[in-house]
Amino acid sequence: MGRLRRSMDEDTKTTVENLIDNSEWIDGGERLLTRGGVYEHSTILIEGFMLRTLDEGDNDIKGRRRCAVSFHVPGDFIDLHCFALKRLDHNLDTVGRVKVGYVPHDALTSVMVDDPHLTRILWASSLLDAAMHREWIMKLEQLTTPKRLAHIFAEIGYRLELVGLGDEDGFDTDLRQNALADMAGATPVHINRALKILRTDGIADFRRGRIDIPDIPRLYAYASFTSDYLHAEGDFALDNDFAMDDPTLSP
Amino acid sequence: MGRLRRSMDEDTKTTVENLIDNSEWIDGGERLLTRGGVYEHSTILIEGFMLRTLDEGDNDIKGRRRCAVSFHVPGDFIDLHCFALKRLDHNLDTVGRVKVGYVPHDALTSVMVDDPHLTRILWASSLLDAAMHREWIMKLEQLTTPKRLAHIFAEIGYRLELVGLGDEDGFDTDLRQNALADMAGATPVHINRALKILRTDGIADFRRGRIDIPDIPRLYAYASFTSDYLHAEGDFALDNDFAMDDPTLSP
DNA sequence: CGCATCCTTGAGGGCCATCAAAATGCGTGG
DNA sequence: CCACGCATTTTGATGGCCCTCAAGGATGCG
Repeated sequence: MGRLRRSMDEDTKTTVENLIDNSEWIDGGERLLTRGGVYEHSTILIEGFMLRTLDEGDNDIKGRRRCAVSFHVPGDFIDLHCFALKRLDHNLDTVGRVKVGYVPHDALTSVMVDDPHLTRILWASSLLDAAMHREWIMKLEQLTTPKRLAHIFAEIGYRLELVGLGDEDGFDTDLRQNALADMAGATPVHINRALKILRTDGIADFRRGRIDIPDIPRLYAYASFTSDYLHAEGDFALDNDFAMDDPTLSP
Repeated sequence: MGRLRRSMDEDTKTTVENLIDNSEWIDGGERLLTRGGVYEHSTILIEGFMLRTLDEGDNDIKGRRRCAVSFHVPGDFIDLHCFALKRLDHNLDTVGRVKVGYVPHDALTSVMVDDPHLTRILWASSLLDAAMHREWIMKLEQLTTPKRLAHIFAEIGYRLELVGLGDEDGFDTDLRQNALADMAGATPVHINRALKILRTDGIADFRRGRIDIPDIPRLYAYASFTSDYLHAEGDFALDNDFAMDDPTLSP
């Protein structure tokens, strides 16, 4: 949703914010939502950083490793899934301290009945997850670990920028090399070596709590990062008018 | 959608089928829908097999390789995306001859206004794509090529079974080793060696046009395949009642 | 200032890419 | 029915990326 902000007018933004029932702070390293759970609410990330994860080796006792399939920045509606699909099929883990807001499913149901315009925006929001997954599948197949990391850094920076949390030189983060390993599909040891390469090559400098990026265009080129798949700017952008275009949608 | 059939009652099925405007046959090896396109209709796959693909190296002239991020079997609603997102961010390629049906976006708009129940089902359908992508991200990270192939075979077989096209012993296919390479994120040469391993180990026997699977449970175990993520059966199934449960949804 | 967490480095081995070339199967036309 | 051309499949050799196992160093907190 954060990524959809710019495709909403002010009224719509207010409507969405009014859907939030209550909010709370959660510690870092927690599992906020668990695969298999049935929830009465959906969640919006207000502050902090979260990972959408799957546990590998469902039935194995050992070999239980975590796979991060995507991440979230403030403003993202992180689990519309459990509204439309009923049972959540993945986990949502906090990275560092986080503030979340809860939207009761009742409220979403009302939206579906009364507000096709907003429904379509929410729908689009959930499709963005799929788009990001697709991009990641491609990158997993074609990039080596240093470039995967660079891509992750690029996407984080870009998405923070989209929601007004940008920083020219990089960004602060509660991510650790272990978490990066979960995100890039590599071992922590290998992540460490990959980070060293990025540092040496002047692409990005990751140190506990901070990622410095000296040259953003260079980072993008190195990682083959293009922002198309986020549908925020350019030809693929969802413009504000879009869902309104159709007269039938404003009954 | 094919994968959602079992969560629809007869009326709903009829409603969906009536959305189809016209249909046609398309040759194999064609690109039916192209990334960047804006379409007036969404498409349902009626017969045949299709791949959802991204082209690697967007701007490179050489090194243009295809990445298949998922596949589709008959009954699947293959591009609700371009309804909710306006511009398609990936391609849809045929594998062998295919029959498709077209649903005008006008009709979908009407559904959104008049039929929250069906809207929710369509929404859920589009979330399944994301769920399948997530599973594939995890498998890419944890499985070697032979096991990835086994997983692909398992999912194809399972999904064909779901829509009543199952076959105890395997299935016919127009896939070639090149296409398998696009799907598994490996080179054709390596796919060939991986297939040999599967054949030797008695897991699956792929030969031009046909995949034989002697022992399905063994295939599943080998590939760590569990069908949860398809939300078709078991705890994660979308039951028919689900979207109806909520009184607000039947105005 | 001691402990836990996190990071760093080294050695050896397996999986997979690349380059190169040959064999097999398939459809077409003679 | 055979011959030909093309797509597809198969095999070999070499090298790079990343995993595993193992141990040591840094950082930060109470």
